[in-house]
Amino acid sequence: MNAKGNIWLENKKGMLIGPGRMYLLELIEQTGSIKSAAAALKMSYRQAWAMVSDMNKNAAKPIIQKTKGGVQGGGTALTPEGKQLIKTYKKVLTKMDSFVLKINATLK
Amino acid sequence: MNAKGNIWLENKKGMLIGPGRMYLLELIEQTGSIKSAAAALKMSYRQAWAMVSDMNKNAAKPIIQKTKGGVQGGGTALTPEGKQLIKTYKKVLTKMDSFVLKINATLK
DNA sequence: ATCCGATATGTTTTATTTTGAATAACGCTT
DNA sequence: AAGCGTTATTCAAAATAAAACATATCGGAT
Repeated sequence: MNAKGNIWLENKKGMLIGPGRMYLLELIEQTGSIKSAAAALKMSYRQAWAMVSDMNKNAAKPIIQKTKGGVQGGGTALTPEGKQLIKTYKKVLTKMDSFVLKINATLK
Repeated sequence: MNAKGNIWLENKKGMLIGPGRMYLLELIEQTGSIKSAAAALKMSYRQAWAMVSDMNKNAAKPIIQKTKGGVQGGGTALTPEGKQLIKTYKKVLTKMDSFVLKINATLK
């Protein structure tokens, strides 16, 4: 018998980030677009776009800056707040992992 | 911004208990039947029955003892293993709660 | 043997989510 | 003005999940 857990960040407006959104943000940062990040995660563009849109709607300051048109058609990049959010959340995830390990030690 | 979390117990066969199943087990213990527990939780009997059935299927030893027929038509009761499982899980939940509180303190 | 009330399960219907296709909007480049 | 590639949004279709309904089963009591 072992424990598994999940943890995420919210504010009054709604959910900010969880494991799935973190993966998506990281890929957006790497690839520069929602489209290619979605493809890399094998999820639909629509779903990825909805996630990003929801995060931006909920966050006090935008997490992601999206640009439309232009030479490459547009793209998206993380704002400083977005990068900070990932950083913060990763720390939380790390602590969560060791917490779950600790719990499992007691369940032996 | 604040953290929220979830935690549950599994084994190789599958999930054993999480928040929802705990509520259900507690009500089964109080009421003596899946039917009335389901009614109290406003969930369908079918769903409650499936939960209990899955728990029993996954657990090494049965969590719940169900009896069919008889003077009251039957009923269900927690086995000692079931009572122990609730106890164990509640401790885990308590620790989880204080862990999330600690995380939130760092997010201030 | 029949009734009762709960467990047990199948079938059907309804509701909700997810997906896919299609299209518009945008702005830089040529 | 036309082309490009991405963001942005709508709409119908498909897939999943949930609910509702209907029976069957069981065993003690009468």
